[in-house]
Amino acid sequence: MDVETKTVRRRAAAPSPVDAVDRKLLGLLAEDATRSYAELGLLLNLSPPAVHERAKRLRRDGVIRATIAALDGPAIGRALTAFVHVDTTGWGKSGAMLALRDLPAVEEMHSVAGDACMILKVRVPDTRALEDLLAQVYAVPGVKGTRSYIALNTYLERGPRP
Amino acid sequence: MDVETKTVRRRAAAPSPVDAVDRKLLGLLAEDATRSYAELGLLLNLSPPAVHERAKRLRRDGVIRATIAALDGPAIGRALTAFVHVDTTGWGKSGAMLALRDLPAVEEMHSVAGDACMILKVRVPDTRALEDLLAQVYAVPGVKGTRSYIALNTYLERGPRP
DNA sequence: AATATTGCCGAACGATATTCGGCATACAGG
DNA sequence: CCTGTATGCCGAATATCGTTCGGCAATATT
Repeated sequence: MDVETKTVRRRAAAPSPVDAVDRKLLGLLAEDATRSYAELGLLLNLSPPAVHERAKRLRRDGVIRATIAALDGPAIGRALTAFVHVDTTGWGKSGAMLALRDLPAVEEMHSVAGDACMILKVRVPDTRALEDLLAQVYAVPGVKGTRSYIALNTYLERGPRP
Repeated sequence: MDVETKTVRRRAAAPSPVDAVDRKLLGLLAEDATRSYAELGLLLNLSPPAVHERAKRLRRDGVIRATIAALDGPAIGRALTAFVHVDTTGWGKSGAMLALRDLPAVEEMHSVAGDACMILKVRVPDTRALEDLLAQVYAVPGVKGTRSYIALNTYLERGPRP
């Protein structure tokens, strides 16, 4: 019974460790997730089903969070990227603050250690729209100030690589 | 001749405008790029080949920059996300600065208007690794200071949505 | 030493991607 | 207003890929 319980627990809860082949696969998929398992197999010296099995496990274990289309900001009417540092009285993480996540212009929200409380990464059509967004940030109770850093140019923008 | 030249130029160079159906498609793909054209067709009231044609055009025109696997930072050994503001003497955009893009820990690099010159978004295993990375930033000629904002928690992290 | 587990592969099957011809609609030019 | 061109859509067909499965080998566990 103990053994069985242990086995059940181990099988259900413990994700497999990520090995070197996994890392290479993850690197390839982080770069381009449209590659076929045949192509990936050639690059990893594995057969397509073997790659498929690994990818399946990496998705199941949450190492691959999602497969998404990365869009071009300007092409979809969001040419202005900015980082907004939000200072709040007290802790800052409130329902109203978290509700800002529902705004399409807000792409990232991090609580930080430092001389700000929250950092938002936002993407809007223009400075007018940034101002409108800031108005919504100021409407959150407890917000006492913001500092905006408008990206003039972007030299790199990608997600994590292993 | 004029007409022909105009036609050739229009066909080759002008990306099609992005219409409302395109925007909906982009939203679906930005959220989950593994959906089949059959599924997308149901959601958009189009046939699979019609969706396929639109997606192909959006990729060709660069509206969809790439299709990528979004990885979980902690799962690949990068549990610490930070934003590093880099102050430089003079303009800041130099070969050495841009070379920081080659570091796997550096995910974003933006030149900004404000009281910093460059903002880097970085992801590293731990504070020790952040320190090592900062050492490499300081090694860039012209860098006179940095301010790091360590993300304590991340409440939202995604790319652009139309 | 025996058994169980894990990972890989070839083959097969199911599902999807992609192409193509035809049709309808909209727009531009005469 | 008429004609021609361009564009987008669809059904059907074809090509390609994803996924499953049984078998095998290596490793780990008992």
